[in-house]
Amino acid sequence: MATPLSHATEATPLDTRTSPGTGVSASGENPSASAPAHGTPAFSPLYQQIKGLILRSLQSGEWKPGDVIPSEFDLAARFRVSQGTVRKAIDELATDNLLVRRQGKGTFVATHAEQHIQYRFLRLLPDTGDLDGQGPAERRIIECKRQRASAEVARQLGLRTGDPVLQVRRVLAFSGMPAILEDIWLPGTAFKGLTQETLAEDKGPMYALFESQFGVRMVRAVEKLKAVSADPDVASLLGSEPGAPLLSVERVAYTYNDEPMELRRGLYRTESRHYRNELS
Amino acid sequence: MATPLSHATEATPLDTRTSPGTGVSASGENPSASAPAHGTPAFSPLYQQIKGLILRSLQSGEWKPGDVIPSEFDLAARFRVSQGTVRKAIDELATDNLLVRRQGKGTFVATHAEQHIQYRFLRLLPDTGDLDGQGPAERRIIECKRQRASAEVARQLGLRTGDPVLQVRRVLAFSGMPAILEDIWLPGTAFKGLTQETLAEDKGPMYALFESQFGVRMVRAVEKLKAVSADPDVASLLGSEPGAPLLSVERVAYTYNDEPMELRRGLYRTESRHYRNELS
DNA sequence: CAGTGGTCTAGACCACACT
DNA sequence: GTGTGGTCTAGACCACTGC
Repeated sequence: MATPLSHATEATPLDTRTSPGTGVSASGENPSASAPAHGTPAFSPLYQQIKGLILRSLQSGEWKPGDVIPSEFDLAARFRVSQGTVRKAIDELATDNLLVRRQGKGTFVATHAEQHIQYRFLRLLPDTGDLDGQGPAERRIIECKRQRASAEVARQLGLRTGDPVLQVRRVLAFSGMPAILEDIWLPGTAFKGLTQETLAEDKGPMYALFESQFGVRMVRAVEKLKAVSADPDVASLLGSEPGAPLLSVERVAYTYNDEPMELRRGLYRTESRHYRNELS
Repeated sequence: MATPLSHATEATPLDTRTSPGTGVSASGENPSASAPAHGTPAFSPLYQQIKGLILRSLQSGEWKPGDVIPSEFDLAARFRVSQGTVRKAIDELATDNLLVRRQGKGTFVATHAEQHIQYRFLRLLPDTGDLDGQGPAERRIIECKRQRASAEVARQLGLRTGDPVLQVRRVLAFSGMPAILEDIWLPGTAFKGLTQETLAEDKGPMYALFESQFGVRMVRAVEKLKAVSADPDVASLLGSEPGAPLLSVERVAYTYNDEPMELRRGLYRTESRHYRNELS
């Protein structure tokens, strides 16, 4: 499957100047002629450098969500390090939820498509412990239009004011009861071609669609929660009383390399549901 | 400091029946006469068993919050395994925030007393990125009384209805502006002797007080968030309008062994602050 | 300097999945 | 059986801390 040692440009770019241990510096005289690529300040442990190289392959699309990546042994040969070092790199990527190990089968690129029981980023649960005792959410797309980024949206997405963005508004319901109103802003260039029809026809998580149709994988997200009052139009969309308390969830989602790729503002009805969070 | 091999009862309680590798089964004929202690179903990797033994020492108070634990080498000798195996056990305990490694100094029992910049479980931040640009919170204890557990409180704390509990109500303020109203329920037996005076005089995090005065270390917590409306008495305590939206945060905090030791219900004003959460 | 955790290697064997 | 990740060991050297 993999062809170790054939990746000449990747076989020797490792910075050994600060790598402890005997193995690498003894395994070959790397003339260190290779440039340090881009933003990497180098001077990091070997396994961190390996982690960076694997990350680069993930970003470049060499391995796509759901794919198996080469075995630890193959990667060790390719990068000219020991299997244990590759293992430590993969360990960290696995705890970051970028890779998934499966004993006896291999290591896979994580995906939102079949991520355990899907909807990894949705934390709204019924107060009764009934896990998804209501079936999947029903989606209704209210609008989907291209527009120019406001100063605020541009700031959060790392764009410039006026850059093209796509705005989506939708309502999620459980058992016919509206529960979430979401406004979503996406960079226009990366999501060129996304239409209301595409969204409406799609089943499954929106982040899975982003992966398969636009090659954008959301890796992590930061949310800011507040309690707000429903204004009249929001109330009518959610079927609640004007002035009713709603949980506001403002999320910025990032793809590889901490690049923001989505701004989302959700308003959650929490009369019979709650946002669950675990602290440690 | 440590006296390896002197802990006869701990030197050979490891279940080697399913331990892979050559080292352990070759290092001594453990007659497996030792009983499996208590709830441990055994049949786990060696490092998991080591993790359990370390955990037991943490629970028993052999090593207290802030203490250094024996070096990896000493622990390896004590448990009759290799240093690498101890290392993997400590790795997991460190990612669980039970232990903290410090290069060149040792491995320490985590504590809420000087946990980075304190208040590890408080997620309410000012909307302006000014990290604690307002100084520490001002605390005002409103009441502190012993009572009997309601059915609901008993259920959440793993007690029986009517068992003695301690209830505390307090207000936290920033720059003189009330921001949080908290009701806290604690098991009466574990916190015998906790008085309003103790709480009022104490500076620093409440969880640090729990550690030093009652030997109770909170390890993790689960929170349920909702948006609610301020009722009149809450509003007056928080200085907000009746009916104003508040963020309700219901927390159950656990000590070692997933034993619930605190139920806390906070009401947060979120006009100029937000609850921050990171998803991955 | 000695002692600690941190990194790296090499080789062994186990547990699991597929064929 | 073959190949994968998972565990375990042993020994080396590096980086940091404090005596």
